[in-house]
Amino acid sequence: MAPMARAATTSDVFNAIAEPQRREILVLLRAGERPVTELAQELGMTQPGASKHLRVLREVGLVRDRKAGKQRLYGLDARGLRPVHEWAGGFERFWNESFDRLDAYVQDLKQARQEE
Amino acid sequence: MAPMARAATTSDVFNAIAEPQRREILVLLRAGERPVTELAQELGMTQPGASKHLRVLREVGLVRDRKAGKQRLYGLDARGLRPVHEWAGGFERFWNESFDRLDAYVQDLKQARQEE
DNA sequence: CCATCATATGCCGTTATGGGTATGCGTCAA
DNA sequence: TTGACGCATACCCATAACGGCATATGATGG
Repeated sequence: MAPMARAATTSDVFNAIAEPQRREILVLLRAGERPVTELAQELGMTQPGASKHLRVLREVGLVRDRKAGKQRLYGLDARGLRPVHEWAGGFERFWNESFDRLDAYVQDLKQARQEE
Repeated sequence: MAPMARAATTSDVFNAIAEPQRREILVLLRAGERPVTELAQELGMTQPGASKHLRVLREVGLVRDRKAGKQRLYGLDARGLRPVHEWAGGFERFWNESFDRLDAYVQDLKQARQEE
């Protein structure tokens, strides 16, 4: 059996946004389309670096590009973020509830200890 | 200059949930606390495999564990998912709008081409 | 066609990551 | 104490992922 390595997670939106700089790119693009160089400059990365991140974002469909003269403008296509939002939202009721219960559990422990 | 490699993304919630199996673990834990072996079994992975994923989840605070006799019960602490939900939610208005605009742009192009 | 700007790619080196197996460690029961 | 169980770790392998640099590719203006 060949040792299986990391599962290919690219082409998965969750993986695409796992990278901080890619998240920053998406945030910047909310303000409108931008050429690669401008993105690279604003985020303090090299042009090839920006292009690579943009490629990942494009492959998962979070970004679209179109030619504009010599430049290539990248724009946001946030539809792919909806599943992320919904997935996380599926835990909404646990944000408060489950932890109150944990606290309660801790309290129980303390009491039990005192009663020994 | 030492070539900088991948940025250390561990200890980051976004990275923790980038792994499909880890997301599955979180979903399972919504039904309540579970021992490691049970999780491993339900997800079809080895026990060490489950432990490793649980460790990552614990390190980013998405999961809590407590001893229960011989076992160790893992429970959900979904508070860390809130930032994810909110971050993705920050793009909510673009899910529809921005794409309508892209469509409009495409229409403009077609027209412009016909008018040439 | 030539020079130039704007991007994308290729390649290299380093590190992160995931899976597998073996094993250490703590706990409980007899 | 001994043996079995439950889980965490350590170690190894193979590969995916980032960053930097050099270079190919594309489009534009002369």
